[in-house]
Parts: sequence; structure tokens; C-alpha cells
Amino acid sequence: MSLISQIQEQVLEGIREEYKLELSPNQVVINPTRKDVEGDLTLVVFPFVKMLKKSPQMIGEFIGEMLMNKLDLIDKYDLLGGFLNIHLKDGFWNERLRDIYQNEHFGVHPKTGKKILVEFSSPNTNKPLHLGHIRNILLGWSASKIAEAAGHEVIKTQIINDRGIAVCKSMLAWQKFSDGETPQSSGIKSDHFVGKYYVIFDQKLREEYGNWQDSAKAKEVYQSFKKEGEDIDKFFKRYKNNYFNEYSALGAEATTMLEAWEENDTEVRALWQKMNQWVYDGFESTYVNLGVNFDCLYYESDTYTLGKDIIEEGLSKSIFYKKEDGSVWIDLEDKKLDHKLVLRSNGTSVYMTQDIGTANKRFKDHGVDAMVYVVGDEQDYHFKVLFEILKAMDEPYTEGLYHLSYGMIDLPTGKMKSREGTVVDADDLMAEVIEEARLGAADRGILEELSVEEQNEVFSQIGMGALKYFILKVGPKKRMVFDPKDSVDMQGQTGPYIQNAVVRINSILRKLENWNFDLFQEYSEPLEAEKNLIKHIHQYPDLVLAADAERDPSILASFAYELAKDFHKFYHDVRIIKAESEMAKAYRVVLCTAVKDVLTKAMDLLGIEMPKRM
RNA sequence: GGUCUCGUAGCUCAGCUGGAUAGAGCAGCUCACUUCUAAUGAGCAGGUCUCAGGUUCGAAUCCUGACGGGAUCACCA
Repeated sequence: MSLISQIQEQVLEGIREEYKLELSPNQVVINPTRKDVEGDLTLVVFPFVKMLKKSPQMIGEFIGEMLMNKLDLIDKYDLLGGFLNIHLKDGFWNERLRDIYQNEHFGVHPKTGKKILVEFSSPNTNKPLHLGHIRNILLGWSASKIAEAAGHEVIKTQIINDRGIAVCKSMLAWQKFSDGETPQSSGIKSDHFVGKYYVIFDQKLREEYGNWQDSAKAKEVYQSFKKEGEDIDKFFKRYKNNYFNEYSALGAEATTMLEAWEENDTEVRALWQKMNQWVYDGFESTYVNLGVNFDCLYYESDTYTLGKDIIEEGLSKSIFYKKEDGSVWIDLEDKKLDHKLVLRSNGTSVYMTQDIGTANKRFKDHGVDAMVYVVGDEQDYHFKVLFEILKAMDEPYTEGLYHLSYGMIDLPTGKMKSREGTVVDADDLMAEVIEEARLGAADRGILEELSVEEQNEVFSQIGMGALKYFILKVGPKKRMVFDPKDSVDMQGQTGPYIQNAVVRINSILRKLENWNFDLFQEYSEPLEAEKNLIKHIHQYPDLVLAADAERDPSILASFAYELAKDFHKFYHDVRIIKAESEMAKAYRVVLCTAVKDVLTKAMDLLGIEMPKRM
């Protein structure tokens, strides 16, 4: 039981005995004492004033005395206004430090027996990964690591959107315009190579569309479909998708190719496999550089027909209803959502159908207790509907469904738009931050004794640390602005700042010649700065649970920063190797080691590695 | 237009289920390396927490409304 809940219990019991009043733990508000006030924990007395009809002073005295008598770990208390500040005994903190130092599983919670599937990344196979994917991947990875630390078994997965009209666009463009060029022959990274043809398709389509706009047919279309007062340019901008479907030769070819794919045409399938393999090879190196991997994969080409049987089942149970045209719908008005299509009138699936089927398949495959979908917030509505449908179907896993929704990333110049070429490419971005780390290190010339390989490893750890921290420090739900200049920053609240704290500790431990662990026990009056660090570290296991419950890595990002900050200050103010006594030295070595271990663990849950030196 | 979401310092962000004087970083201005790594530390300056009501001992936090961003409302994925 955590310290705070232990005290809460005691307060409840005390009030029960004295006042015959039954309260719940969340009515007893206990916070860490604010920095500028003496004490360790603060109990807010105000809520009791009304309930007990006594003055804050009297209640505070009562609770303070009662806690002093019942709990051995309390040194003293004082009352400031309606706030009861509790001081814990130094011995208490020293014991905590020893526990933390000796427990290599500190912050790793006992197994819960729960199995969680986390889906993230889930790219389309027509273009390379970009900054948006990076946020998704970092969140998914971190949420997975946090869930593991919270004691759950985690299966990391992604659904690869490897089929559909977008994929056919790249394929068709390559077939028509490449002259047989390959990633090997062109020297372009293979996923970028495929992306290039996706862009080419769009260019050719636009050319074709532009020419068509001068035709008589186009004029006719404009006249009959334009909105009141809409000028011709605006109209054609809006009409592009219709053009693609109804008039475009390229559009027709792509659609034909999609149909051929669905009919298992050998040639089309062979092309599809070849180009998708290029994409997968490219993705793989991006994933390796990001330091992530998956336990299992789902492919949309396998799952896109799933779900129809469940729709049938739902129809027979009257969860869905059929319209006259044969299309199938669900009415979610009582859930404050509207009617939603789950099967087209021609009997084919929509996105929702697949997702229903895929959820069931995953449950059958893995028997999971929970499924987490890391998907951008533009799909909030989709997931609300999906989860409601699964609940209506009374699937056994619906309690554990969670949409880890995150906000889009904006650039300082505005939104990322693939059409306008403002999308930040994942590989380019990583190369940039690593290069920046290299330049920073070159200035300082501190890595010279390392081999080239070791140096490269460090550059990559620092650069990626900066990038990952920059993204993960922001709460997932928040739309964030990504300024490339700031993202390579390595000072202040950044990944490298935290890494640097650990590197400084490494340096101390390297230079340390002898010290005696037994003397640690004899250092009985720790400094405020030392107690501060212990208090800080002590919170870590609870924060892992909080980060898991909220599915919010930024909780740990803030924690690591605050701890590193306290350590940097401590390092500046207090001698460690040349401490005033052997006892103090032993104590501080233990403390530094604990700080280093906890920082390393917290950052590991964010997917950030610690360099040996920097 | 309906629904959802966000609005905190010049900029990027913290601020837990309501609690003490709203915090960091960046940018700006000072200062500190013969010391265990200055990718650091200390300081100055920077705020009507978008606005208006309400709930209460107490509101950046909860409720209502307005304003301003964003998302979404396809037999697209």
C-alpha cells in the first residue's frame, strides 16, 4: 500500500472512532507539500470543517495528534491555515532509499494476469512514414512499455493497410511511367521509391484533370453541379474526386486494377507483392531506427472481408436493421450518436465492418482482456461508434476497449499537407536530429576516446532522445506544434538534459575509487536536497500506474525532467566523491545510483536510451 | 448547422479526481567553469489562466453561455 493511502486509511479510522462518521478515501485529500513550505505531505483540512462542525484548527490538531500516535513514521506536524503539514522521520526516507537501491525491479509492478493488445503505426503501403506516424509510433510503443511495467502482458501489433485504391495508384504509376526503374537501380530507399510513384500518379492525374477542364463536357458539368455563385476554380477543386471516379482515364485504370486485384489477377497480384515488399523493407529500417518492433502483424488484405458474418448475426438479433435497398445499419441514437452504415446495399463491407471483424479475430487469436487503438483524433467518432457496436453485440472484451486518441501535429507554418509537400518525412527527420547531435558533440570534443561505432551510437541516442522526448512530453490528446528548430534543441526541458544527468552520474561512478556501502546506514541526517531526491524517486511506481491508467507517457516525461532537474542542482551544490565524510560519500553514491536507475527506467518506458557518455 | 475537442507568459508546454502566492523550458538581459562532464547551475524580466455568469469556505480546474482555433458528421479508408 502506498504511503498516502496508508495515511488516508488511518485518518478514516480515526474519524470513524472519534466522530462515528464513515468517509471514503477520496475525501481525504493528501498532496506532497509544496516546495516553499516545510514538510513532506499536506492534508487539506477544509473538507472536514462542515462535516464535523469544528474549526479547521481543532480538526487539524486532532488529526495531527492521532497520526502521531498511530503511525510511527511521522516525526511531527504543523498547521498552517487549513493545511496540516506532515513531517516524516528521516529514517523513513533512508529506508526508502535503501529499498529502492536494492530492488532492481523498483517500479515494475507484479503481474496482473491481464493481456493487452496495442495497435499502433498502421501505415498505408503507398508512401513512406512521416512525422504523424512518428507521434503515433512513439505513443504506441511507450504505452506498451508502460503497460508492461504496470504488470500487464502486452502484444504489440499493427494493421498494415496494404490494399485499396491508394495502393493501386502507386502501382499503376510505376507500371506506366517507371521504365522498369527499381529502388536498386535508382538508389532510392525503397519505401520512398514507391512514394515517388504515388506522387507521380497525382501529378499525372492533375495534368489530365487540367486538360479535361477545357472540354465541353467539363463546362456542362460545371453548369449543372455548381453551387450558387461558386466560381469555376473553386468548383473544380471540389469536384476532383468525382472526376476521378467518373471521367478520368487514369482513375478508370486504377479502379480496374483494384478490381483485378480483388479477383486475384496473377499479374496484378505479383506487382502488388513486389511493390509492397519494397515498402516493407523501407519501413523495417525506419522501425529499427526508431527502436520499435511488433509482436504480430495484421494485413488489411486478409481482414478486409471480415465482419460480414457478425453483421448477419447482429441482424438476426435485431441489433442491426436492413433498409429496403439491402444496406444494413445500426441505430445509435440512444447513445447520442446517429445511424451508421455497417454493410453496403451491394453486400460489401465498409471500414466499420472490417473493424468489427478484426476486433473479433484478434480476440479469438490472442484471448486479450483489452485492446488499445492508437489512432489520431480525427477518428474519435469512428471509434465511439465501433465500441458501441461491439457493446451492442455483447462481445466479451468490450470493457477493455480503448481508443488512445492523439492530436494532429502542426508545423509553425500551419498544417502538414501532403498535397502541398509540407509533410515532414520520418527518415529525413531522424537523420537531421542525429546530425545535430553530432555537431553538438563535435563542439565539445568529449567523445574522442570512443570508437567511431560507439560515437555513432551515442549521436543516435542523443538525437533520437531529443526527438522522442520533444514529442512525448506533450500529453497525447493535445494537438501539438512541431518546430524542427526546437525539436533538435538539447538544452532545458529536453531528452539530452535528462540523459546528461545520467551521464554525470556515470562519470562519478567511473571515477569513484572506494566506498563502503555499510557506512550508508550511518548517515542519519540527510540534507533537504537529498531527501528531496528520495521523495521524488519514491513517487515513480505510482506514476507508472498513473501513466498506464491514463495511457499518457507525458506523465513520466515530466517526472524524469523534474528528477533530472533536482539532480543537476544537487550535483552543482554538493560534493559526492569528495564528500565531507565517508558516510556522506556512501550515502550519496547510493542516492546517485538510485537516481540513475530510476531515470533510466522512466526514459526506457518512453523508448529513450541513455548514452554512456555525451 | 449538429456533435466532439482545445484556448494558461512573446513561443512551446506542465498544472492529478477543485486546495496555500498559477509553474517549467525556449527566446531576452545578468552572473558562475584551476572543481565529480557548463548539453549545467544562480538571478532578472515576463500572466486579467480567451470572455461573461454560476456552483462553494475555496475555481486555471466543475456547470452554463459567448467568442476564437481544430476535428468530424460518405454505401471513403
